[in-house]
Amino acid sequence: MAKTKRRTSQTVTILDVASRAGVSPMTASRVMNNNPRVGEAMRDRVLAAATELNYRPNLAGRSLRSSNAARIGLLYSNPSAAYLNQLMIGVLEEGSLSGAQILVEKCSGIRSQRAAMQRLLDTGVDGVILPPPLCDSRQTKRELDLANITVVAVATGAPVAGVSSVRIDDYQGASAMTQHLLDLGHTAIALIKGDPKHTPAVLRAQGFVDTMARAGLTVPAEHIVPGLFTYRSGLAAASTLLKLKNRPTAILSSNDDMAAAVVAVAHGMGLRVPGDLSVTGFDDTPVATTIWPTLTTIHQPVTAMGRTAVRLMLDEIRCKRSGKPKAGNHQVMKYSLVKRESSAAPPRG
Amino acid sequence: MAKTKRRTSQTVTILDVASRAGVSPMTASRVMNNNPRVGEAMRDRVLAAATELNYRPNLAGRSLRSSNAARIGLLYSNPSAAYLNQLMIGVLEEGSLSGAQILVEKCSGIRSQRAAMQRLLDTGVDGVILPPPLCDSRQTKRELDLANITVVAVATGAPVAGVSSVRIDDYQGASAMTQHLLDLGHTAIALIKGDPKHTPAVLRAQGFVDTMARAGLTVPAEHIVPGLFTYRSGLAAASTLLKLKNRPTAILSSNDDMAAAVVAVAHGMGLRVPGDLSVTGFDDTPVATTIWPTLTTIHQPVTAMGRTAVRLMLDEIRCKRSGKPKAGNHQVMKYSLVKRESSAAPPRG
DNA sequence: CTGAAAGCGCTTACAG
DNA sequence: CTGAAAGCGCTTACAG
Repeated sequence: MAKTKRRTSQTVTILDVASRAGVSPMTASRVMNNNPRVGEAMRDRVLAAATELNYRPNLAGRSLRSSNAARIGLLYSNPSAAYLNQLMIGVLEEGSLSGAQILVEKCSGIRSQRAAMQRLLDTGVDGVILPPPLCDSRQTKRELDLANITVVAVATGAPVAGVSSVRIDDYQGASAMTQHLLDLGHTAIALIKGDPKHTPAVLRAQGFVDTMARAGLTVPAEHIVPGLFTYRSGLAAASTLLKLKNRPTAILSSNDDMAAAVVAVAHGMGLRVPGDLSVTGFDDTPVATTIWPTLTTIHQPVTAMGRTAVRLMLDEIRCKRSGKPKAGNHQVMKYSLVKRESSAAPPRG
Repeated sequence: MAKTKRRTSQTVTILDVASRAGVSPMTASRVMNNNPRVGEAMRDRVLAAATELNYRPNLAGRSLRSSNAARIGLLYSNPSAAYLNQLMIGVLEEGSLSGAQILVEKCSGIRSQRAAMQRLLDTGVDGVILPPPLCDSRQTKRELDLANITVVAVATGAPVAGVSSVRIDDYQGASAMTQHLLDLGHTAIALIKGDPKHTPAVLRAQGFVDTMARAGLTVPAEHIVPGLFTYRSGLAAASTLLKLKNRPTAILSSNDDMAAAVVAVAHGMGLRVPGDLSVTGFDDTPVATTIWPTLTTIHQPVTAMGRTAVRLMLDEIRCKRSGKPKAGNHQVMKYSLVKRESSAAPPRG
């Protein structure tokens, strides 16, 4: 049993770290903030000291001094609750770390959107983070621009030059998943598309189509069916596909919710997953590990993307305040293909 | 369209309030903190000035000076990702509002639990929030006690006198849901129990049993089946129940994940939900609104519970610091029964 | 690339 | 009951 160290509590400050490392507090501060203008040797020494002392920056001190005290709105419309929750955690965590205040507003129709936006403006937000599908609404962006509010788009498939964004490469992700199924030996692979109004849906579909073509396979038209990213639309799409005479041996769904629906329909028809049918998702939301079999899917680092969105926002607000407006910064995060139980080799026969 | 107010933002400090009221900053501070040792006249003057200027105390400044700057750990083991996400949002929100720092640690086995706890202790946390099932682990509580760390239990079914807790009334919730099904006309209602190691699971089962008894109905033994709160266990339980000769017309699941599994199995057997079978969940996690039909369930205000847990924690830490330890405070939050698509009158026949 | 000084907004501890 | 001084932990702005 590890022995319990005596509590040191609030005692370890950046001064302690600095003196232990034999540098000035400023240098220690710079290291803690990843300021690139610090020599390697010093950086290492400070980092070591911080680790040994188990230093945690006091957020109050930090945010009091740096006028990071920005207000950031998160405006969302109708995304999946699970996706939004993950995003919000990242946004809130980074907000608290950087001393930024986060204001969350929901809107549904266009009327309610205006009201929500107004509430945000009245609070004096400096910027607004826009998750999908709002990130692709020209109208929303225009209104925010008019009010001189900085915008960061999350998971847009169509990044705009002047507006910072954080996203994954949806095209590559879909391509990787298609290749995974090809590698398993599948040739009859079907696609359930996502809501065509969401730009990432289009990229995912394209990634699939191109990868199949590159493998020299022709996808019959009836193997590509529409979907809306909802479970219910997945139910309909799966019924259509699984009733086909030339039934696919694998279905690539454009998100997890629809993949979960495919599994349900397959089971309903007495098909085993993955024995008779491989099913894959996209996003790696909680449902992917909730259902059985668990879903092979593309992990999208949603929480990390939330954190990054806040950081991008803070950068831009800082620039704007100091009078040097910045062209948008576009971060592409890494996705990963997570192999779980729902994909396997096609049935023999 | 409402016009956009000009930002006033962070500019109003307690010095502004003080000078406007013609008093020292100290007096203004005392008024803002409800210090009773301030004359009426002064108090009113300060309050008026604060209102006119729309003064909002800067939390960073406050918590930097007063060592309210608490550190709160959130230690979790293997809960549903969706549940934990919701809880974390509440914890993070309240943490940022009150200037408390939140540290999240995950553990799985007993070994990793020790390591996670040690990390928390090393950081000097003042308290640890324990969601289920850790909230019921005597062992965990004992170790935390030894280190003199304050504990707040979330969603425990067995609150302990000295330890603050926030929860809903699981017994009443299950009872209300049972009554809902009775009111719809069901008499053959089955129960899928939750993990017996989780105390709320026991209360939910009891609420069901007692309510059925009160309605004068005898539940056959085979209508009460075990579950583990996981989707997979729900799959098994549903198969068992739906193959019964005396098949129930409604199944009350002890959480949403298992209810989702019941729906999947029912559909697999060609049963319509709710036409042939009513299914209800518990917790109102995102899956309840993801699947089709959407689930009638008991809404547990998980995010609000996270917020409350932080507030309780802060109260206790403050008391402890000022030398007057406080007996545990037990908050029971309101649940609500959300009627959606998965429950209806039993089939005629 | 590094550091000495000053100060963010508030409240503690002391003095009247 | 009220106030002048000092300082919480950190980083900005300036100087080298």
